[in-house]
Amino acid sequence: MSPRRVTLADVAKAAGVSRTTASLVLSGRGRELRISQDVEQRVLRTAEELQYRPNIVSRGLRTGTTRTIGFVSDTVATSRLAGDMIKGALEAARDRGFMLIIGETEGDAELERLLLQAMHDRQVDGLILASMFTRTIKVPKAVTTAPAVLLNALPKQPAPLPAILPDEVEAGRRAARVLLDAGHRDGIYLIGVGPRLRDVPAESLAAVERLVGIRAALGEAGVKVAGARTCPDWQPEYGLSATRDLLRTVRPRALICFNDRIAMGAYQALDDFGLKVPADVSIVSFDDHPIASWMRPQLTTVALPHYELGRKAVDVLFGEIGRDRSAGDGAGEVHRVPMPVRHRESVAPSSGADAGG
Amino acid sequence: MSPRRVTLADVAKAAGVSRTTASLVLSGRGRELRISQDVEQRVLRTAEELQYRPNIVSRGLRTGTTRTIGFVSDTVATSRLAGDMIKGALEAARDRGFMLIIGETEGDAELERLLLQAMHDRQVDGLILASMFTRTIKVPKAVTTAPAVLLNALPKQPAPLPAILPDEVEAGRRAARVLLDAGHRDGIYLIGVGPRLRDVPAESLAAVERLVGIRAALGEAGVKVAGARTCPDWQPEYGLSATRDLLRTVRPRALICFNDRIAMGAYQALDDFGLKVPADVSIVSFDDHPIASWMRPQLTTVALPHYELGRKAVDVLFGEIGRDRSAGDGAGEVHRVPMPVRHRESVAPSSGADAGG
DNA sequence: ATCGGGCGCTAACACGATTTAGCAACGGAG
DNA sequence: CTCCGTTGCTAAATCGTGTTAGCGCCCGAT
Repeated sequence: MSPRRVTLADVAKAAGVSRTTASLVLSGRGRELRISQDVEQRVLRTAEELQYRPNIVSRGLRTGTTRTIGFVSDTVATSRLAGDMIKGALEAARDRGFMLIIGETEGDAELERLLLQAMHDRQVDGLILASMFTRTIKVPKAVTTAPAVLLNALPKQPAPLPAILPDEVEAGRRAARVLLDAGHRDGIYLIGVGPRLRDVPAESLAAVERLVGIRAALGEAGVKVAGARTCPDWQPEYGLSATRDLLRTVRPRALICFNDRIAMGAYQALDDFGLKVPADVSIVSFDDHPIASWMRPQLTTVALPHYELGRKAVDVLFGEIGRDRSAGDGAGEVHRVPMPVRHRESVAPSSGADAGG
Repeated sequence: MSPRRVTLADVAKAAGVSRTTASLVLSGRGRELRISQDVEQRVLRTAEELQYRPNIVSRGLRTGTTRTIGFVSDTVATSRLAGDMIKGALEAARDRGFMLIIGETEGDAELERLLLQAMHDRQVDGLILASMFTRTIKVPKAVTTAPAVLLNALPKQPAPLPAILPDEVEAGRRAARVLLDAGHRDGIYLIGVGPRLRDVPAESLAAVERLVGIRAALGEAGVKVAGARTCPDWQPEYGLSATRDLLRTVRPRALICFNDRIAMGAYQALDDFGLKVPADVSIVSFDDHPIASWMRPQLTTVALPHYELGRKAVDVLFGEIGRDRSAGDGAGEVHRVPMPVRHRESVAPSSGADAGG
């Protein structure tokens, strides 16, 4: 049925040279090893005519490199995060002629072991260990077999692995600054965590870092958080109940919601109380989930740079592949990717005192 | 640094047999080829002790099979669809010891060519060509090199490729039946397409099939669609404007929205007009997008079975890999995956006449 | 005439598995 | 004693590429 693949031997034969010569020419080492212009041209032309493509499997056997990297995540299905992150990784890899083998562990250590084994069996040139929400993970022993980076995660025990993470602290500062720039100084409440640094979900790095950034930026402006409501889980229903709870006692001027799903619940609660966004209450949030631009008014939010995270992971991984890892310098480096603000419609200038200083 | 991989030769040497014998035993052909119990046990035990794992790259060179399948989609980032589809494919593949190499074309034919080439270079055992929204696609010539299936797509020109699609016609029937079962017979409007069969977006298979199903089920119950509003794109903003437009002239009792994003817009429009879901207007929709369960009231919708689609694609692909493709029987078969109804809160019994027959 | 050396290319091995062909030993039949 | 068939294993080829070592030729120098 399908015609047999054309191989290096075919090209060599057709060009009237040895396999060695053909190989040298096609790997670009012809000049270096004194192959004549004449022969070089003939081989190149023949390869072109026959549409020769080197067999990567064979090359992999010989050289040990398969031009393939493994992307292992806890789950690829939850949230849209995975998609953009994979897309970024995919494109960065493609730029270098690499492909991605993907797998998901669902948080199961045994599954993870099998998966890493399967990737090792296929001789991947590097590994990306990704988490779908920012957190610390236990690095499996098996990853020492190939260069590896952590994506959206930090190692639980200190490990010589680079990590790529969104810059959540700066994101917190930016969210706060959006409100400050609009003149808000009073009645700023948090929905999701806080107000104290210990009032955050245990596993979530993002929560504590965002909070740190928010408090820093507000503090520098001499502004204090008026109050906060925590959410057991960052889902719309809890954003709704937390905001309702808040509205029973106070009238906030601005809310910083710790993610967009919470903000969605907050919108519903405000609507219940007859309050308008942003006229009565300004809202700024985090993540830039797709719903953020579907909500009315459209939500101003600090975006998780999923695509850039994926790209960066691949870039760092290639640095790692090239590096002599026994040297160990700069091994556990943490790379922070900036989170951009998406200015939309949910923030209005403070109607109160424009009292600047 | 990392200790060299243990190879078949190592096992053979340690067990005091030839590589051939070790290979035969480990591939389970020992009995068949008269290897003694004694030797067989020794080899198995040695392999176990040394933690031998066959190198798939090497095996791939010899046998031509890499236990890897290629998943090519137009895009993996848009919508959550990709995630669950890939997840389903991933798990079905893993059940058979296969891994997925993924790539995306972004609708670019040249990119697609390069991608298929790259997968061919890596000797994938099969290909899944996936589309992120149901449509007809031009099947690239290159796919004839390996067994392939279409996922969420039909071939534009007749091609001997199996296709896996959601059962949209039946989904349309189910959506209609949800309303009929609740007693609705009058004031049923469509948002997104229709009312005529030609009032649908050109590229979208789902639109026309859903409409066919809706009309069939309603027709069988002797019910007619009261009216419809089309949307240029199935996004919340168009759902909003279409529904507003509708509400300016009539008071519907029920809406069938052609997807959840449109339904989100419809919710907003109904809210603007002071109408309550489901007390005043029942709504049923399609897709089961994550937002469907975040909306208030939660949206009743007919779900796209992404996970099952992914699984099914892999199952069919393995059938294809096993089959003698030169036979050509059952080549272009179309597999339909049922779309389940997610009963939630947006449909209420018709407050009008309970007049059944 | 002989030797050394640069030039241009190739023979041969290696990678790690699978698979074909066949070898050595043994026992029984003639 | 010879021949043949069976048993139990192994040598060697193979897949397609990369890489090392080296071969033959020609030219110039001695």
